[in-house]
Amino acid sequence: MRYSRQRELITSIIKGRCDHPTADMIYSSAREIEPNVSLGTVYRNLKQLADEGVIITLETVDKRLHYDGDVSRHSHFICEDCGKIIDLFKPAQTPTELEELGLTVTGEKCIYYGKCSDCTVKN
Amino acid sequence: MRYSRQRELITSIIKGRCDHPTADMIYSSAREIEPNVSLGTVYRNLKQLADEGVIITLETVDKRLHYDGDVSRHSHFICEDCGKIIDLFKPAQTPTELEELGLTVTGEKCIYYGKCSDCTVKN
DNA sequence: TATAATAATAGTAATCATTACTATTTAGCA
DNA sequence: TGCTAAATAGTAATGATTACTATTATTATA
Repeated sequence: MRYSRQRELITSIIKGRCDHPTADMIYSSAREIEPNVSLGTVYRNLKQLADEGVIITLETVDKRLHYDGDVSRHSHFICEDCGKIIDLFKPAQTPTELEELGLTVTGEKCIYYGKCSDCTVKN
Repeated sequence: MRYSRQRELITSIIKGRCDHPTADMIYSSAREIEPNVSLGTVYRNLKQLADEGVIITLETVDKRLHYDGDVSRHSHFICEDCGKIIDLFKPAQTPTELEELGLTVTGEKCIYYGKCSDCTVKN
């Protein structure tokens, strides 16, 4: 993957914020600095960055992919009403602990990613 | 929510299988029994059932929502190569334990759902 | 049991996030 | 400096999901 000014910009935008923006939000920010970055470029680079592990993707309930520049191990809380995404840094937080933060927890989803036995190449 | 033959059928289909079908797969199964169920009906009912907690939704990497008729507390493993979804019933399985199942784990996402403090009504 | 009110459906059209495509530009090396 | 392939801008296409509307079916009530 060779250097591009656009990817540099996109990376700096997502790394420089503490929320979990969508491609569209990152596109808006990018256009403020580089007025003719294209949306396709933003999507392509976000996908590359996610594949490389430079950023993280979050499949939320709003059907749009959200991105997180913080790749350290942490969980997320998503408000079903307003869609707000909150970082949870302490691993394995209990529902009780979350309620002390003012969060009412109604559900929890934990997904592991990787390769299944059929797709793991035998060496 | 009042009774409908179609919802009954959709519920029985998803409850009767052990995989994690998409709306389209459920639609296909439903059409085999009730040849003119409409796709919209399938989507509408799946959403209702999920809202009620009768079934669970899974936002996977393939951009399609998958459904799970098993609402007991369990996690999932998704193969990044073939997209297969595997149920993990033991809570808090360690990466090592998963690798003993032949699963190579490269990532993990844990999301809690509920209401944030702003959206929680004060009684 | 017949009737009225209205929730649910079938079928189709619309939406909208994401991806694909292509001519042009640019990084990076000989 | 010129060459080659990767990256981009701009636009068109895709495809899962939702919206819409005329019709049908459920259920409460007389």
